[in-house]
Amino acid sequence: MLELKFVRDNIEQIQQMIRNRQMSLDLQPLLELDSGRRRVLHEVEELKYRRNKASEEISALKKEKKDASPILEEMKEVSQRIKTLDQELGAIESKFSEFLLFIPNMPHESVPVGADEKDNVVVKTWGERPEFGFKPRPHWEIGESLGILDFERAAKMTGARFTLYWKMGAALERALVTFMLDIHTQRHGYVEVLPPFMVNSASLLATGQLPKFKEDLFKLEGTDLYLIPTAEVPVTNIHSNEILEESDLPKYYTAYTPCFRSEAGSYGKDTRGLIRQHQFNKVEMVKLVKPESSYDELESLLLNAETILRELGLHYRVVNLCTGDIGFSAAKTYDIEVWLPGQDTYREISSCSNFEDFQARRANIRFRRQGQNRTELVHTLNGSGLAVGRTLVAILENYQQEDGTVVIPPALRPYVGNRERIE
RNA sequence: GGAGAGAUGGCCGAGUCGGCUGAAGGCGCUCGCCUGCUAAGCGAGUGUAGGGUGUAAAGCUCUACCGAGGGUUCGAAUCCCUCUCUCUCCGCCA
Repeated sequence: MLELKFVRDNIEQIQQMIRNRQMSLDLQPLLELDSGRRRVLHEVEELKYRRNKASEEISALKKEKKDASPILEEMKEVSQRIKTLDQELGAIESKFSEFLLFIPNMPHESVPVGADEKDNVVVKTWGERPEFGFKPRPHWEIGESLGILDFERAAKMTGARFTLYWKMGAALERALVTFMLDIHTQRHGYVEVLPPFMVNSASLLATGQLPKFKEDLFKLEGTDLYLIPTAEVPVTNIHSNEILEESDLPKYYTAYTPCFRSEAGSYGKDTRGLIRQHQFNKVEMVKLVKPESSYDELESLLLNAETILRELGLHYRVVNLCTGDIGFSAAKTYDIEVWLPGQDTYREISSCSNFEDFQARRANIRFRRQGQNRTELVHTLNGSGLAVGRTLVAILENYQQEDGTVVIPPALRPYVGNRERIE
């Protein structure tokens, strides 16, 4: 959410920003609501002032045992009028704040203006595409022939876009989770947390999944609970409605969770394999930081995610998402795209974003500087470190051998009983 | 699932015949004084949001906020209703 004053004073700039994001949202109704709001507010506050004064008089009269009934009569009407106006104001304000919730974040000046993913800018690459003396196969073929990925049985027991992992498939997924968490906690200074996998609507509102992206979520019938689409939601909300000390910052958290996404509207897209699932595992990194450092923190967050791929020897590139491709709540996002030789393409495996104070304002996460009484909003960031299923995909495709086996990257072997190969 | 207790400012904690209580008191914090340093002590200050006024900062002023929402009343932290959360006991359960 943007600050009301900022919206009011920069309406043209925001309208342009919305166009740059390839969205359509007319801000005119907001301005009308705003002037209506101020008009009613002014009147009702005036009346309340009169009522408060009258209350004092009544109190004084009663103490002196004098008759207060004329004022009482008058105030009856005033109170009635206040009640009506308060209702009017409440209606305006709920429309108003609802509207504000639908305005996306302002992209940072370093975000390229562009229409879609074709306008994203590659900012760096690491490693090289591996050479194969044969035609590399996609991971679903490798996984099925090794007997570690079972899509058919998952479809039988649950449905499309779910996977049953077997044996070294399951073990490798588990190993990756531990491997990633160990690196982030031991080398990058993150605190590990294990949050609930369901959250309420207030938490989703705070991080920006609600109200606009309801259809992407799984909701539990008859409750206000949703399956988390990412650990970002519970972890960012750890400190919602809290005031932190300056010395508490920065906060670095990392969490493993499964993630659940309805993937509505993606029918027919990436239907094969592990790429687009309703349920997938992810290790997430979340930072709460002081505003002046958030862009430096974004760079180090990105490096933390890159470290995992480097340790695993997987070639990747980093792109700076353009205005048309960046998420609703984000001010700036880097995607890390890993090379998948079996599909001859780069695929997103991590997304690292700075949300500035957009989520913090919604979640009400503030801090107080040393020696200051006033509070400020923190900046929030998060990034995948990494999407686990897609990491498994990358390993299968990049480390596949001509004989159908897959070599396990050396860094991962201590986590799978020092096995060197899936066969 | 059943029974009971509770939710007040950054924190602790007063406040039940409804009326100078934005809210006593304490702690913490900030500034100043004092002390050879530290500790202690003394003094002053210390919520948020939204309006109005002001070129702007400051200042002045108004309104709202005592878990959330509604009701009663001229007037509610104080009375009533609903909800949420926390704690205790019983039941059930991994």
